[in-house]
Amino acid sequence: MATRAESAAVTRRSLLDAAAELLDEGGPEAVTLREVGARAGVTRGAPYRHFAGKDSLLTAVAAEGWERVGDRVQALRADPDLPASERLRGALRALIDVGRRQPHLYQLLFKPQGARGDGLERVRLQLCGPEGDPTAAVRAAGRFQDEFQAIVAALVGEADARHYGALLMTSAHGIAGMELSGHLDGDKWRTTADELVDTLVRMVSDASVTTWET
Amino acid sequence: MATRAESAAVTRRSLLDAAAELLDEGGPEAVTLREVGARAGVTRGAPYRHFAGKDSLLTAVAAEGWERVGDRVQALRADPDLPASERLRGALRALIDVGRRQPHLYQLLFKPQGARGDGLERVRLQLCGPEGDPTAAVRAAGRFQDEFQAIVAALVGEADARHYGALLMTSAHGIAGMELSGHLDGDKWRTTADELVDTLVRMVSDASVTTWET
DNA sequence: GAGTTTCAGATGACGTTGTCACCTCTTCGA
DNA sequence: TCGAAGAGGTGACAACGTCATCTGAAACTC
Repeated sequence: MATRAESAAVTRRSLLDAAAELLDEGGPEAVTLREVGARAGVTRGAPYRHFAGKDSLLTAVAAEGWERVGDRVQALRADPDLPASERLRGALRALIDVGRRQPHLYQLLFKPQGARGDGLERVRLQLCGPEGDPTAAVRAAGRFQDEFQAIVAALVGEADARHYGALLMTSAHGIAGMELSGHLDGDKWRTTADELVDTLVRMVSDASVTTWET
Repeated sequence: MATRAESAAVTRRSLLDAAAELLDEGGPEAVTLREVGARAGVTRGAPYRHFAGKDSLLTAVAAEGWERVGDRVQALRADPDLPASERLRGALRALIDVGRRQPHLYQLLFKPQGARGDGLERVRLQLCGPEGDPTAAVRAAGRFQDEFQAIVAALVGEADARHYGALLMTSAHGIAGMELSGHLDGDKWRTTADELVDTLVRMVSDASVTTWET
């Protein structure tokens, strides 16, 4: 029937699916190795055959999350029917949509895991393996950033793609995060994420034109 | 010497300080009620006399964090020697500085605590009391937002203060968050948070002038 | 000023969790 | 056919949040 490597791969996939499911349902606190194992049809110790521990499992979930967002942005960039501004709008919304649809996953994507910094020392990503080489999560996030930057470059040119790309990406992240945390609710701001995205696209288009030679 | 109410107030303060200290040192995971109690000179059960539980304690820490940021922005707004654009720059940097100096506290400030949403239902703040009235954390965050909005209004006018204020606040949050999570590192973007803040201030100033009548 | 109430804090206990050591049993390679 | 390898199961342990209960001193009442 199934070779050992195959069934192990199936189990690993089930574990990842169960973890992602539990994450969506109840956040990181709800992702219990025991419950993950139960949903995957194994016991509590089995996940340790596939992941170093809970953090490692969640990091793998984050990697797949980044891959999905990267795929979506790549599809936007490669769509020949879309004008450049629409591609950018779509890329910004892609990020915000994850925050809306999978808020817990979204927070995981931007969580500096295993913070080492004390005081002034910066908090560093621990998404790297023992030897320091980037893992799947870092690579997947990097691919998203490359696709995003390419979309921005098509709109504002290569020269400004880095700076304005960073501005757009961080802004989208901020919109998603504050919408998620509820700080955009109420009568205080009276604006929506979509309106903010539109303003961003317009402002960057204008600014990149007027400051093209500065 | 000390009346009972006084010593209780001292204990409460010690608990908050210990929790904030542990949060800065090792993140929310490191904030153990046992260790909090130990640092405050009491035992593990004592915090329950002052807070409903760990979440409640961390919410109180978040409230004080918001108060400090609010104080800083208020001081900027009230400073008569600062031009309007510098006040805005300072307000944006105030948020980013918290992310740099106290990354764990920063994440706590924007954490939608006690997520209830399942699936499409939005994740809601559980920073409200049993009756649903906003707690100190919500009020402190609201005051920060009011001060921030006032600073923006002085630069772009009352009419645009809401929309551009939300844009600036969310963007600053995104810059802080992505700097914190390490996604701005490396050769990919080659820009700094300060440069992004400058661009934001310039773009919003320009946009608010050119679109004043639209 | 004696008796009662109140409440901050201490203590013991319980269930849950992440993690490890150890065991079993199937599958793969020679 | 036999040994190695590795996926998975099981027992155990420490740490954690939380609660019920107890204690002792301050605060209040008469």
